[in-house]
Amino acid sequence: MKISLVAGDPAGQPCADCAIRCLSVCAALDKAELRELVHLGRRVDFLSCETVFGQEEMTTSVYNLLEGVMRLYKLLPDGRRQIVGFALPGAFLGMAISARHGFSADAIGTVAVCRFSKTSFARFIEEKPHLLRRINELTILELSRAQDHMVLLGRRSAEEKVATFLLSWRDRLAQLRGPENSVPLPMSRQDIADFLGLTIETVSRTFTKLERDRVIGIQPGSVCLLDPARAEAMAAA
Amino acid sequence: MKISLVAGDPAGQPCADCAIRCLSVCAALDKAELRELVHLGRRVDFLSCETVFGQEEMTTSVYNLLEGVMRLYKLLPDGRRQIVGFALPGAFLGMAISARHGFSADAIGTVAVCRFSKTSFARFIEEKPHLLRRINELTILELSRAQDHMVLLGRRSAEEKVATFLLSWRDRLAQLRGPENSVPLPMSRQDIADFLGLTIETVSRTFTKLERDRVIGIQPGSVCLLDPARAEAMAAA
DNA sequence: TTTACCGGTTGATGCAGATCAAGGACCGCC
DNA sequence: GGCGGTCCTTGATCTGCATCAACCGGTAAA
Repeated sequence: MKISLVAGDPAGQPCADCAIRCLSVCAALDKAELRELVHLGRRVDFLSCETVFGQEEMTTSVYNLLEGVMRLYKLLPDGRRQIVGFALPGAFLGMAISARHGFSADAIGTVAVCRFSKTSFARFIEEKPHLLRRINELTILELSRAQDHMVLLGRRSAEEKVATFLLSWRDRLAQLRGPENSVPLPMSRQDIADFLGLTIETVSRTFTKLERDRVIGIQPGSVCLLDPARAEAMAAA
Repeated sequence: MKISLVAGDPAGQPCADCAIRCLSVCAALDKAELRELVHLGRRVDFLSCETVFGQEEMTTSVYNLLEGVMRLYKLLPDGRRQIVGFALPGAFLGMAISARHGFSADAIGTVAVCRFSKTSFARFIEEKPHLLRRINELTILELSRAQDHMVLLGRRSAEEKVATFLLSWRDRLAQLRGPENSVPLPMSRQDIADFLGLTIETVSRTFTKLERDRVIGIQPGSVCLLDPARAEAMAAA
């Protein structure tokens, strides 16, 4: 169930054997730069549901997600919540132009991050165009995911939302751990609802309907894609 | 009605007197770099509703929006449309990691852009960390707008959507031309609907309701914010 | 073992916004 | 001046999802 890879500890071993390096911003760095970066970052662990940083908090650090899954969300004053994304190992979080975070981030299951002070990280990247490009690449990827998600939120039905979510979540996990028809879902139904702009009841009903239609099999903590083709069809049109 | 500023023509006058330079990526450049960039870019004009680039087209160029407004949208196979954003002068468009554009962009009213070949622009920015940082800044700004919009699409009522839209559109225009209670709306009701994840009828009804409630005044091509405070209240909670 | 709790499912009902349908205002054009 | 077209508004009806409420199964505390 745990979504992680063996990641190096920057406080101890240098990042050389960090399993997520090739996914993260660090992929852009050579050995000398990695040695330099090790001293700036520090591994920090979080328990399930602990918050790594909160909306409106000052942005004093940036984070490299090493292990686990995080939910990134915004709250409206009256408590309504929209999850703007789920972060997987390799994600680079906390970059913001404003002095405050635009959203909250907390752990789904246990999480390990590499934390850097924002100022020292800013100094480190200052004259490293390859690293800047890498960061920019990750930001653009995130933006394009956000745009896809806007289409989902604005223009898709509940069934389409759920099918699209399961497929794209599966694909993201596949990039980390290889293809697999069983899709672990570490987040709660409420999380899925708040991500898809639905209520928990509608998500639950839609899952049940997909199971009745033999598109998925529901297991505790995961679903099995029994008929990926049909799921794709639902997601597409 | 026209949303523009007097912008320099990179093919003729150098960018020195380009009115949108301070808003665009070019703000990061010094005189020598601007002189170099002039030769890479070329001013291109578009008529209303012409498309600047289309979803799934190869990304051969990047664009700096000089004058006018563009709608950026994604289409589903069955024709449903989601507008992912409106671009104003200073916007930098066309950056993508993938080889193809993730969305279409077309002109709302006449538009002028500065077009650069992607490869020559990539070569130009290669070793210019200040420019890379500027581009990254604009991307992060765009991402944060996208996240705000996800909250709107997923968790707000029709009335909240419309009020939020009017206020944030007013604020974006204010950054270009100074504060103003009259809010030009160059885009159609259908555009607004496709941006807010509503139907044109609902948008129309909501406008009418806001007018009945003395929150806005409807004029052809614009609205007047009669009671900004009440609009803020609707948008907030 | 009982009880309480939490996350998830299921059912009954209500409503915001979609859909369907009909005008009205304004435009350029013949 | 009449005509067709586009954009917008308004009204009547429908429906997908929200809301309200009950219940189920697993787990942990009493």
